[in-house]
Order: sequence, then structure tokens, then C-alpha cells
Amino acid sequence: MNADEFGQRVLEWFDAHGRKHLPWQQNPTLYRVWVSEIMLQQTQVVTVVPYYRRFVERFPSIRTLAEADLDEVLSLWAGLGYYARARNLHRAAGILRDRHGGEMPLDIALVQALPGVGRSTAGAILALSTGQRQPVLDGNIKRLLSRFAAVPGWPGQASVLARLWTLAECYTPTERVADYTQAMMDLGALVCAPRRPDCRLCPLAMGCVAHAQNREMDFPGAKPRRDLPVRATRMVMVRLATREILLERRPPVGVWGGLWSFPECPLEADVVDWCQERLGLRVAIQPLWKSLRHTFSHFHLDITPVPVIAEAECAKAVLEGERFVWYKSDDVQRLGMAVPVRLLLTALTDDLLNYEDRNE
DNA sequence: TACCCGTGGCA
DNA sequence: TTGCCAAGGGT
Repeated sequence: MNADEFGQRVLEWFDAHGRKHLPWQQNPTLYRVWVSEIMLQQTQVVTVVPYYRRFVERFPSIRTLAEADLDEVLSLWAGLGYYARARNLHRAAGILRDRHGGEMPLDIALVQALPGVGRSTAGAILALSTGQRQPVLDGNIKRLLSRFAAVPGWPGQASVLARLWTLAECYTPTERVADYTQAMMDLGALVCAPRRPDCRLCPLAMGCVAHAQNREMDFPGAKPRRDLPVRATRMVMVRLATREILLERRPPVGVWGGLWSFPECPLEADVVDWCQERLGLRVAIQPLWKSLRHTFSHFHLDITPVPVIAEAECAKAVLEGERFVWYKSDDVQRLGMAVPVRLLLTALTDDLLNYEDRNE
């Protein structure tokens, strides 16, 4: 099947079955498509939609995003995961304001130079928004092309990736590039699905090498797996008599970067001493609960909650600031707490306060 | 190159 | 319960 026929079949399928009512497909400006592409990195459409709506309503333009506080950007991102995306998006908006007149450039090299924008995202922004002929190679298209051409190997491998990019370039048409790009992602998501590809619905089945060999599930090649490492940490839940609980802003990099959580006490430290030296608080430790395991895609995190009661009345004056905050449970969303942390906080805080109630 | 970075759905 | 996967990019 040559490239012309490939594109023709994909576009015919799109006209009949493609997705045309996603929020970012309405008024698909460079800004709106950019935000959507960042949110959609490693994240499914159904998850993104509500976040996207809230985000573009609050930040309808590059300039409003650039002028916003990172805290507010993170708070709208809380629950989506991969928070570096939000930090990069905010930083890129500032770059566009300062160096590009507040506009997204049309030169793919400049787009790709923005933090958080790689080759595929840059291509998608320009192709979907302006119809510029740029190849895209997201997870859907990788899978579709891997099967169509029976490309062996795991796409994380550089040589395999290079071959897929060559195929993506080759098949990208010169007309209707936006529809074609959307169609390829839709085909990958809806027809050439990871687990149960439905080749009866596929406009490319007659040219698909994997299908001809009945080996659809052999492509793309599997990622080499290794055991997830286990990390351990200790989260100190400092409570005041007023039932307020101490949160600390996490470092800008690393897990839940820039979000708020319980202060983490090093495992080797003594909790009481650590609270005295680090927080300036005299505390009494309450009974220890069992640790809980939070599993990420790439490691296990064993968290030991350590509830303590702080005695110092001067605590608020000492700690109030950019780095620490005393909160009552309603403030969590405002602070930009990641969902698992919020659930963690809610559950643990409830337990903590119940414990207090039981002992009053 | 090999990690690092989240969360929800699914079998 | 567990592992796998999803519109990737940064370091």
C-alpha cells in the first residue's frame, strides 16, 4: 500500500468514525492544542477532559497563563500526575511572552525548544492547529505503525524509534494534515487498541503486515521489565490543639514536585529531635500506625505516618510562610495537593482527628 | 542509555 | 492482588 492510498483510507475512515467533538478540537488555536497535548502526554482522553476544561477557562491565553502563579497552575493540575508538565507549561508561557511576543511560533524548531515539548508534541501542535505537514509519533501511532509494518523490537530502543519516525514521515500526507493526524491517533486508540485490536473495523487491515500474519499482538515489541525498587519514607503529621496540621511545600523536582504534603523525616533521624531542630517544635509522638505502600509506575513507596502533637504556641508565628502552612482539611485542593496525597491526607487526618476524639 | 516522573482503568 | 498500559519529555 503506497502512502497516497494509506492517507486516503485513513481520511475516509476519519470522516465516518473519527473523533470531532473533543474540547480542544473546538476552536483549535495553537494555545489550546498546546495545553491539550501536554495534558495528554501519557494520559488518557477521558482523564484529561475535565482538567482541560477547568484549565483553559481559568487560563484562556498564553498571557494569562504566563502571568499566573505557579501555585495556581499546580492546583489546577493536581490529580493529573507528572507535575513537571505543569511547571514546564508555565515556564514555557513565560518564554513565549518574553521572547515570542506572546505567540506560539510556527517554526517547529522553536516549538520543540519549549520546555516540555518534544518532537512528537511539537508536530502535533502544528499539525492539529495549523495543518502544517509535521509527523507525529505518539503511543497510538507507534503501535499502529509497528503493526502495519511489522516493526520488530521495543519502540524505546533508538533504532526502532528511528524506523517508526521514518514511517510516520513517509505516510503523513500533504493535504488535510490535521484530520489525518487526529485520525491516526483515533485509529490507534479506538481500533488498533493495545489489548484487543478490532481489525474488522480497520481501513488499513488489507495492507497490515502483522494482520496478514495474524501476529497483531506481537507488535510493538514488549518493554523489558525489571522489578520495581522499593523506597521508604516517613511522613510526620504535626497536629496543633486547634486541629490544624502542618504541611510543607515539596521540592520543585522529584515526586509530587512543588505540591504540598506532610514533612518528610529522614528514616535515620529521631522524630522528636528532628521536629525540634528542623521545625522548632516540641512534640509528643502518638502511637505509630502501620506503614502503607503507594505504588508508582516505576517504584514502590513505603510511607510510615508518624502522628505527633505539637505543644508550642509560637509554632504558627515561626512556621507560617512560603514553605510551611497550617491547614484544615478544606484547604487541600487550594494548595495543589496531588490526589493520592489528598486521599492520603484525608484518610490519615480523619484517623488522626478521630484518635483525638476518642481520647478526649 | 537508563532512569525519573502519576494516576486510573483493566484483566 | 498484581502487572500492564495510556496523546512523552527531561536528565
